[in-house]
Amino acid sequence: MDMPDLSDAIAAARQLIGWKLVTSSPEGITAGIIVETEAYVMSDPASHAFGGPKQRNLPMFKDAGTIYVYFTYGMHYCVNIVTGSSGDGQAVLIRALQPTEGMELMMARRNINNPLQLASGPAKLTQALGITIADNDQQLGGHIRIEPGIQVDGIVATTRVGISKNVEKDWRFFVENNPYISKRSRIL
DNA sequence: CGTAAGATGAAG
DNA sequence: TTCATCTTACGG
Repeated sequence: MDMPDLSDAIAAARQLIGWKLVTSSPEGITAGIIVETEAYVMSDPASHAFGGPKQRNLPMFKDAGTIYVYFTYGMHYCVNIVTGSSGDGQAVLIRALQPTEGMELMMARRNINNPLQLASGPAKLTQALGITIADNDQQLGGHIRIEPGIQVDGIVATTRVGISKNVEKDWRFFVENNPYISKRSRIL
């Protein structure tokens, strides 16, 4: 397949596992295999889209393939791929990558040298790939793109991380036994 | 208009 | 376990 099915956040969150997330910049190319995602839909009290369009979540209500970057905890950026049709606020949060290309650049951006910690968390991977609020509301295919990656087995679905509402939904997906998933994911 | 909480990460 | 650090949304 050439593109994953982005018509539904939950299906897309599962399908995106194994795809490669790539960014290009003047400094070079950085990329990694997506090994952990979470789905958020409009009817979901844990979603930024809950309650309808607001200033911050506007990109979530655009067409599938839009990039939604948000700033949180005063210092971190996280990146989502918007799914569904225009007007339907849903997205897939990218939570962890297994680094594949541009390791040197990622290590320089993160100021660490352990590959296991380069992109094993939603805010780590944005830093490693150089994703900022400037990428918010852009389209996949520019600075940020996805490419077919690898076939992965052992995708498991369980509860999401860092939320306080609608916590029982199994809308987090990750590769079982993959060492590059986020730390909080390992606490099942 | 003041303020609390937040889809986190790293250090102590 | 705590703190860093700030935007958004809401009056909790």
